[in-house]
Amino acid sequence: MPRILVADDHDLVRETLAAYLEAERVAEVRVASDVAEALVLIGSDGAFDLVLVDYNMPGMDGMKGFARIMAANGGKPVALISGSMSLELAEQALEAGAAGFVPKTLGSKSVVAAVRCMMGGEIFAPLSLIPKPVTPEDGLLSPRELDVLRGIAAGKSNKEIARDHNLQEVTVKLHVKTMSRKLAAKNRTHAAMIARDRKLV
Amino acid sequence: MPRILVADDHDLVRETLAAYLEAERVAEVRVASDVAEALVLIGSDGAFDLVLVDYNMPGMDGMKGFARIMAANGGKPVALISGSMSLELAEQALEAGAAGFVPKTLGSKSVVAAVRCMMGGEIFAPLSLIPKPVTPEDGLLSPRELDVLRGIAAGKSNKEIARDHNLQEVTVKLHVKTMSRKLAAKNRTHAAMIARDRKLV
DNA sequence: AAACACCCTATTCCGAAGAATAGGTATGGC
DNA sequence: GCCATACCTATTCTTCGGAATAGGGTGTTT
Repeated sequence: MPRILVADDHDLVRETLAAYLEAERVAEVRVASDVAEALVLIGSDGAFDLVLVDYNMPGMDGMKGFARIMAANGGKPVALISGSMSLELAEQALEAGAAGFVPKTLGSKSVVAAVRCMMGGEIFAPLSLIPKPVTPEDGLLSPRELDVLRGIAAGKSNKEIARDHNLQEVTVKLHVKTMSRKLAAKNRTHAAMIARDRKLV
Repeated sequence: MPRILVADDHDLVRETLAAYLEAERVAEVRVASDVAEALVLIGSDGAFDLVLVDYNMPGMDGMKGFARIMAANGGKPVALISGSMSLELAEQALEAGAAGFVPKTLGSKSVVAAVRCMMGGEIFAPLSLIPKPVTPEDGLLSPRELDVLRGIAAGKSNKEIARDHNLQEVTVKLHVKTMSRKLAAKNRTHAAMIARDRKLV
């Protein structure tokens, strides 16, 4: 029987989740209500097969506490739980090497699936977090402006861009200016960064 | 009982996977051996709760065929299967809106977990694909050069960067030049893009 | 036909970026 | 003390980027 540690300072969440996971015979569950307690348990009981860590919990200090728990649990999976369904937070967690991101809005059956998933050594993230894979803006930039933007993002000079598309350098400059205005960029470099953020390169 | 479509041109893989999923009572399984056949099945039987699509299959044409299947299956999850464990391919698939990426190297129990995961509406990707979350280079750029680089990435001018760090503009220029050389960038914009690629901003 | 959006060119101008060279200051290691 | 590294400054010069203004050319929409 695998072993899970649930670390959350909300008694209700913690206990009901633990009870549910044990009732479903998913795993043996231990609990902690803050980062320090979790670290002690890991120290005494050894690495868990999965650790669920709440983001809003004493000792977390952003992702710092999470990183500490990750380190303490050896290579075994540690996932982040959060009350809010924030894409930012999820990315941050996965960036930090989390085994997954579990919003509390998830149904109990989904949570079980998620836990099974992660104990199997896979990463888990709710699909509903990725609702906008494509560029929301389309038609903002004209085709030529996009050409120029791509050139800029590739680090090319106006002259090079002009050559590549059979244009005059002045024309490129025109597109750079109007396009930068549309993106609210201060200059070409800024425009390139914005473009990358919005994935329209 | 949920319905799954397995599309793979390898008879062995297709049949054993289908048999296994049915034996485990995970879902009812139908099979196809190319993109056209898969599309016909989706058309006649309606959208499946999950479609598993092999990357190396007649009619795929890179991700084109995958996109077609995604469109045909309504909003329901479609995942990519591949013989190789390529990070690139996985990213490409998830970028395209896939529900997951399943390498064939995965054990049968893991595949079942993955399928359950994805039918629950979650994304699935093997953890082993993300082995290098941190920046491999450290110490390449001096602290000052990093300051300057961050300023550039924020779209600031040399003058602004100089003001922000109590430097002379010439000094900033120096750092820009040496730093660009280290990154093999043609100019500041290029440097900013490279910096973002390597996540050292 | 008039209006509109996108595209291309021209000219001028100034400020910013980039390159080259030269030298001054700390620091830490041997 | 010597060396290496990073840091900062100075001067000069060329090129590039960016702003302003003034055109002319498409095609589509109304």
